[in-house]
Amino acid sequence: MAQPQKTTRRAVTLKQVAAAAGVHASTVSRALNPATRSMVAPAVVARVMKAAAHLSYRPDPVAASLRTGRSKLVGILVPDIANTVFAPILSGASERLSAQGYSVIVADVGNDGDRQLDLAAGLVARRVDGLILATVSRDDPLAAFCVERNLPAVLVNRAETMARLSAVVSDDSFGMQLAVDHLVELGHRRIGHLAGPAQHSTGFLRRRGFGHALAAHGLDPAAAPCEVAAAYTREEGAVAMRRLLDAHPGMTAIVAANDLLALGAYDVLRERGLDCPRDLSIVGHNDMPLVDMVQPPLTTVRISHREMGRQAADLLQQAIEEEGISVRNVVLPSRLIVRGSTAAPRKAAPAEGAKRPRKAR
Amino acid sequence: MAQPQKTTRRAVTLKQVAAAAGVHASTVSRALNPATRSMVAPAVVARVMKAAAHLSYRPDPVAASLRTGRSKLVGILVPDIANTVFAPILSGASERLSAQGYSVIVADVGNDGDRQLDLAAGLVARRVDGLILATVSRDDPLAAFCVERNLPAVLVNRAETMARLSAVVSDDSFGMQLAVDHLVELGHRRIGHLAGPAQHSTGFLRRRGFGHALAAHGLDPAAAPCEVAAAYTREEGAVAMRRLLDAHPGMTAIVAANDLLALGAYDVLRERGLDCPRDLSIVGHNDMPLVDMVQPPLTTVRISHREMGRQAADLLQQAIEEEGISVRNVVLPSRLIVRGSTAAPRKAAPAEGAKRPRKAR
DNA sequence: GTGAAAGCGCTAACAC
DNA sequence: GTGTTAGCGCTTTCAC
Repeated sequence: MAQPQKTTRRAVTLKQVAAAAGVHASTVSRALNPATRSMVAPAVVARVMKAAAHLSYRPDPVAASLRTGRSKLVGILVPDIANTVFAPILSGASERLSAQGYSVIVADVGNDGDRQLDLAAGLVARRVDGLILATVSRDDPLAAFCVERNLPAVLVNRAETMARLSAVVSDDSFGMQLAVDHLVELGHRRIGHLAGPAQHSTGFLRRRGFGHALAAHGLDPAAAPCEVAAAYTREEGAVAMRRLLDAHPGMTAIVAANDLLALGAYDVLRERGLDCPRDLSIVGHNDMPLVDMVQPPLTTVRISHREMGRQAADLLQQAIEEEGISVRNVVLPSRLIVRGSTAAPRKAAPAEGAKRPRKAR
Repeated sequence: MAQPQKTTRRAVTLKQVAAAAGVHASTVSRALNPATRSMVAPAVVARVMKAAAHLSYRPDPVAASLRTGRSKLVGILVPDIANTVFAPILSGASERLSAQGYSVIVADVGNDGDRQLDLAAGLVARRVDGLILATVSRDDPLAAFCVERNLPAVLVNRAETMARLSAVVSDDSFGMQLAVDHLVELGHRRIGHLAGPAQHSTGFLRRRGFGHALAAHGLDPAAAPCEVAAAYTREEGAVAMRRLLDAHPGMTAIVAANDLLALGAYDVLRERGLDCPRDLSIVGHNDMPLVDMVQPPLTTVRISHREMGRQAADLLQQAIEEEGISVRNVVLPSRLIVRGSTAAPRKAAPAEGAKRPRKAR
C-alpha cells in the first residue's frame, strides 16, 4: 500500500512572495489586488508580480474569505438538477459567473421547504456572496430568508408574487397567447388547459394567461376545460389529462403548461387510441431537447433557459458588487415553434365552433 | 441609493457559546466535534450543546477550513452540465455527498484541456477535499494533475487507460454484446457501428466491444461497416451516419455508441426517406430520457447514470476519509431495453450492395 | 478534563 | 508608498 503521504498542499504564501520581492506581505497583497494596486509604486508592483509569477503563487481564497467575509462563491438552488429545464439555466449561469471569477455551488434541494432552508443556511455559512434560486413558489420562505438577511439573490424561471427580489422569467402570459392564437387560427374553439401547479408562478400565470388569451378571442375562460397537474412531470400530466378528457370529451385542442405535461398527454392519447393531431391538437411549453423528435413532433412555446441563466447571473453580480441595487424584473420573450402536434380540428366538429378551419400557416 | 447596509453576517461564534456555557472556546470546539467529544466530561458536553442550540450556533466552515486544510467541499467537473448524461450523474453524486455533509462545487469545464486544468487548480485553491471527474479522455492531463498532487479523485462514466485513479463506469463491452446479440437474433448479419470519439473510453471500448461481439457470432469485425463520430452529438451522429450509409448501402442494422448518435442517424434516415426499422434497425446506448417517445421508440442499452454518480461519491468519500485507499474500478451492468427501432431485416435482402441506393446528397 | 496560546493566510486600519 | 499590527473563527498542541 502506498505511503499515507498527505495531499500535497499548496505552499507558496504571501509572505514568501514578500520575502522574494523584498517587501512586506501587506504590500504584496496591495500590489496583487487590482483594486488597491494604485497604492503601490509601479516599480514595486512590477517586482512583486514577477516574484509571484516566478513562485507561481496562488492566493488562498479561503483565508481571504475569512478575512473579508466575501468568497467569490455563488450558490444556485435547483429543485432537480436532472430536470432538463434547470440544466441549461445552470449552464448559462455558471458560464457567466465563472467568467467573472465566481465559483458556483450547486445545491440540488428537492421540494422540501425545510431542507431548502437548511441547505441555504449551509451556503450562507460558507459565505456565498449571493444566491440564485430556481426553486421558489409564489410565496416562498427561501425568498423571505434572503430578504431578511439582506443576502443578494435573484430568482430565475419562477418568480414570487410580491416582488421582493429581482427575477428573470419568461413571458408566461405572452406564451399562452401565442399558443391560443395559433389554435384559434387553426379553427379550434373548444380548447382546454393542462395547468401546472398553482403554487409556482409558471403554473399560475400560464393559467391566467390562457384565460386572457381565450377572452381576447371572444371565448369564455370560465367555461374552458381545465385540470391542474400535481407536478410538472409526465406522470402527473397523464393523470390530469385523463380527468380532462373524461370531463370534456368535446375538446379539440389543449394547451399544456409545459412539455412534460404535454408528453403525459401523449401517453394518455396513445392509451385511449386517440390520434394527435387528428383527434386532438396539443401545444407544449419550454421546447425541451428532443421534443422535436417525439411522435408527433411537439408544437411548443420556446423559452431560452440558458439565456435566463445568463441574465440571472448578471443581475446577481450587480446585486453583489453594487450596493443598494433596486429590484429588477427581466421578462424574456418566448416564441411559438410550430410542429406536428397541432392541426385544424376535424371537419366533423359540430355546432360550437362553426367557423371553417383555415389552412395552417 | 439605499443605505449601504452590509449583509447581515452570522454573529454567533465559538467564543460566545463558550461564554454562555461558562467554559473555554477550545472546550466548546472539542465538545461539538464528534471526533473529540470524548475528551470532554459528559456533563460539560451537555451544557455546551444546550448553549449552542440556544444561541443557534453554526460553526464557520471557512474558518475551520483555513485551520485544518479540509473543507467538506467536493468538486465535480463535467464537460457539459446540460448534457442529459451528466445531469443524473451529478444528481446521484450530490445526493450522496450532501447526505454526508459535503457541499458540491460543479464546474462546467467544456472540452478545453487548459481551461479544465485551470478550473481544477481553482478548486484546489478552494481546498476541495476531492474531485469527481466526468471529463477525462483516455489519457488525461487532469487525471495526472490529481495523481501528482495526491488529491483524492474518482473518474465517472469515462475511465483513463492506465488506471491510476478509481473509476465508476458501465460495462461498455457487455452493452455492445447485448446490442449485437439482439440484432443477430433478429436475423441481422450486416451490422454497422456508429462509433463515438476514440479519445473517450466509451467510444474506444464500445467499438472494441462491438468487434468482439461480432466475432462471437462468427462475423468478421474487420469487414464490419464503421464510422467514427467527431463528438457525441446528434449533429455529428448525422454526419457520420451519412458516411456510413454511403459507404455501405447493404447494412440492415447499426449499433450507435450512444443515443444522441442514434438520433442523428434517425435524422439521416428521415432525410433519405428510409424507414426505421423496416430499412434499418438502430440500437442506441444510455437510454436517455424521452428516447422512449421518439419515433420509432429507440431500442437501447440502459445505463443508470444516477447510480454511477452515487457510487462515485461513495468511492470518493472513502478516498478522502481513509488514507491509502487503493485504486478501485467499479463496473456497472447495463441492460438492453427493446423498443421499436429494431426488427428483423427485410426478407428481400439481396446480395452485397444490390439494393437500389436512394437519392444520396 | 480543561484552559492558554499559537496560528492557518490573508486584508485593512493605522502609523510613519 | 510602505511597514506594523491586529485580527477573521476556528483547531490543536502544550501545560496543568
